[in-house]
Amino acid sequence: MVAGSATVGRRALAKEQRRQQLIDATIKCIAKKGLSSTTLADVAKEAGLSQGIVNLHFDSKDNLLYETLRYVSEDYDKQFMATYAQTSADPAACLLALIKMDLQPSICDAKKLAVWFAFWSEVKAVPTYQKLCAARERKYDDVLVDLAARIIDDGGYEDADASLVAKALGSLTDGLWLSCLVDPKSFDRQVALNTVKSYLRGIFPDHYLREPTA
Amino acid sequence: MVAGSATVGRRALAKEQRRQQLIDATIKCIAKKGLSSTTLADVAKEAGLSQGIVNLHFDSKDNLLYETLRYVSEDYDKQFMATYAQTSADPAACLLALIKMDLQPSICDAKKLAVWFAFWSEVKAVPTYQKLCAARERKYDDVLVDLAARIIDDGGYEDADASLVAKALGSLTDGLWLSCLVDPKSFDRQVALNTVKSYLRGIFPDHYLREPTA
DNA sequence: CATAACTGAATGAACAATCATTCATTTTAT
DNA sequence: ATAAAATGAATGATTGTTCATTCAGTTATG
Repeated sequence: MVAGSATVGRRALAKEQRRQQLIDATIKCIAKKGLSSTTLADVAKEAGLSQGIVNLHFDSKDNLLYETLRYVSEDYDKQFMATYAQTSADPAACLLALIKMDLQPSICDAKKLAVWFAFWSEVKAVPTYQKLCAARERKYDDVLVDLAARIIDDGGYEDADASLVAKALGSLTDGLWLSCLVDPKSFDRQVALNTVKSYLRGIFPDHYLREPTA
Repeated sequence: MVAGSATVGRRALAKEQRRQQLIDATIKCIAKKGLSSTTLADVAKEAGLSQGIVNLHFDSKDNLLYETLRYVSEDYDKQFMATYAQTSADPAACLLALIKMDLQPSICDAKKLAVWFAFWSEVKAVPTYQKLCAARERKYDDVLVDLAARIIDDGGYEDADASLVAKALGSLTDGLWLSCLVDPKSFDRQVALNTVKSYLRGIFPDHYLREPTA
């Protein structure tokens, strides 16, 4: 095979890039065939590479799957932290920005969600999944609690509990992810966003009342 | 039948009971080992029966899994409809009762949730799962919309949207299920219930303000 | 009542297919 | 030329499925 431009993705990719290529292929396979029917042959084929390639780069299938979970987790974290960094000065704006982020196609699309749900479903069976997922859960809850507390303090919302608000917001977006995964046809990002906004308006009226319908 | 107490579970069980026994074993296996590592040998062993038993009663593994999904779905539906029937006269009480039900151990326990998440994660891969899950989603959303509309009408909550409230409540409980599954140690049913209650108080104050902390 | 014939549920060994993993060989890059 | 990366055929383990056989419970027969 000559003139490498036609064969981009077959060779000459740095080790880390190849690993990433295989993780991407794994995500596609899990979304397309489900975790329980995803084989290493599927992953290799999806990546356009050969049978033994996964064991070469990840040693084992278990390891590939764990690294895939780590990747989607870090991918989410990067977006979360970037959004947070840009808006954290204003807690109300920050909360809304984080929720908008959660509903963006870069995070909330059926392909990636199928991966999340697959790993969540195995949390009881695979302790390493459990540790990673539980740590995530707590980290983001902590951030939301802090934001909610600052808003409550700022607005004097005396009968609001920051911890409960944080749990509600976190659960709300997780639940919206489920409807995006299960019934993508009738899932509407704008409606989903309005669902959360209506909650925010109800609990923090002074901070979220009558926003421009952006 | 001669005092079959010594041989309970080996013979003399009606066909439907045996199928149910195998479905129960399947649920246990999925919770314990994950869907992707659950084999028919596992299911048979969990049921205390022999290798070929699943094919005898369900023809194939695929069929067993689909029937398992159908069972957990109908099991939920029975509880949902029973709760609804008992409380539907008072929409506010009904809404709260349905949410309490969603958080009860008979529905919200890590074992059953692992099964739900496993099937949800394969919705994109298995059209029959998708159809069943999407239909469920829509059915319960319809009920919640109706209840919310009646409460809005009753209380004159002009700036509340029944459809958004319904989506929020449905997503909220789904999201709480995730935290129950992923981090059962720090999951607290009372806190979960208060999370939803605080939302209801915020949006329907006249109907949910200052309930006794039951 | 006793027992022989019958029914169909259950067994578990055997089979064929699938799959993760290995590795000798080939290809590519330096 | 050397080293690293990738290949793909081979391998052994796992797993869904099949089926001849066993066994419990029922019915028919003497």
